[in-house]
Amino acid sequence: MKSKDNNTEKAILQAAEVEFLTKGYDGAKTVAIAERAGVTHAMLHYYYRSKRNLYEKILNDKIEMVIKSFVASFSMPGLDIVQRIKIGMESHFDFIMANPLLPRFIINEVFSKGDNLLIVQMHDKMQRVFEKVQREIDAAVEEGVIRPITVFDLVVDIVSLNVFTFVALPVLGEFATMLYASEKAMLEARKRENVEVIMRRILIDR
Amino acid sequence: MKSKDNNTEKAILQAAEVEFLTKGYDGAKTVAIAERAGVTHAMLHYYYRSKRNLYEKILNDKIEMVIKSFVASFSMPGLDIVQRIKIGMESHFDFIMANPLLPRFIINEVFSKGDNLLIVQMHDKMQRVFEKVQREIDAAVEEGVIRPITVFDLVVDIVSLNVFTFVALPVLGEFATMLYASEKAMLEARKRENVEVIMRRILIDR
DNA sequence: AATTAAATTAACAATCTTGTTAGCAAAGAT
DNA sequence: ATCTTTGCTAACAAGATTGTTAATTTAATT
Repeated sequence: MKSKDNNTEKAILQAAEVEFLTKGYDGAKTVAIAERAGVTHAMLHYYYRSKRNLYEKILNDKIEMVIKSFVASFSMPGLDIVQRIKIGMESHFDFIMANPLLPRFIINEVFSKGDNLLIVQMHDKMQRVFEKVQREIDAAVEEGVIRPITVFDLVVDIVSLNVFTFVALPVLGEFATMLYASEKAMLEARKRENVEVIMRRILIDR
Repeated sequence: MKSKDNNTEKAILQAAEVEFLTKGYDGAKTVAIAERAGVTHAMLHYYYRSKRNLYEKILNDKIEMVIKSFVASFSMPGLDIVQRIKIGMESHFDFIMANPLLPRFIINEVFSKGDNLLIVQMHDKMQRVFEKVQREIDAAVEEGVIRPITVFDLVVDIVSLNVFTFVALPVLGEFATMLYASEKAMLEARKRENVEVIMRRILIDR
């Protein structure tokens, strides 16, 4: 085979990522992807058969990335549950900040359809983790450290706060210029606020 | 003119609404809209010139609807700031529950592009309201009723929590069947949780 | 160097999509 | 009753979009 390794194949994948993430499935065009990759659009079919197929490669990639990162964020060992949540939220926020196009992409292509297959798969994977965390929470509640909450509510609260900031970023960015020194400053403030909100939700009044 | 009043015109608008809200601009097809309305797609151009034009009519409608409803939700007269926020959050949540397709639509078509024109317009409109609410908050803080917070943070917190529930509904719905009696039960629980989160964020520890 | 296999391109094909237009039908105006 | 306006349809047109294929180039194999 060519010494040119698998350059084109990767180039197409990367170009497709940008195209799909920014424009969504319907908005993305195969010729635009090929153009961005610097090849004819025939190559796209040569390597990936179809637009749908290429899209699903990227979608699966991103879903795995999101789940892995989320779990990893909240898995700092040697910390108590409260600190893990706090560090985890910051880490989760930072991950989205580093991948600001992900939320909209995932929302549109996973959250929109009742993609039962995927969700059930996800649920099965998470069930054990969720149950373990729930037991930790319940134990901490017993000790009088935190107030009662279900993992479900806690996760939805956290993801709501962290994700929405970036979903709404194009709008919030405008406000940022009026209220903050920079967009980055606004985001740092939002990160703090999100953690504060969750901490006050779970911590016992002192 | 025909006694047939302006039936077709409205039918197209309604069909377009369903189509655009469920599929987004790129996913929506003019022939599909016409079909849904029970007319030829030529009628769509007869009444609305172009797909883009029709789309923008609906987009403007929805944006106005969202803003008006949001302001109205938090404008119950004769209530103190804390109660207004509480009732407002519930009312806001109920509005989205009655229009569950709105969040994704608005997110994709407003929040995605730096639609400066619209945002600046919106900001100018809201500035007075925001300033007034901020003064109320500051006064309540002085009185020791609530903890300091900016209107910006408060609004983002509230919208994050309420909107995300519906953005993620297709996924949360799956979990709902495992954790709750019904999707409706889950949503009622989420509404309570969202209010609880914000209340604990703003209220002074008792 | 000759042969084989893989990568790439240009051209084509089929379908979809938006938009237009000419003509017909129905209603109102004169 | 005739004329005019409006609503509407069918057919068409232009271009976009996805996908295929035959031919060419490039690299690897012998």
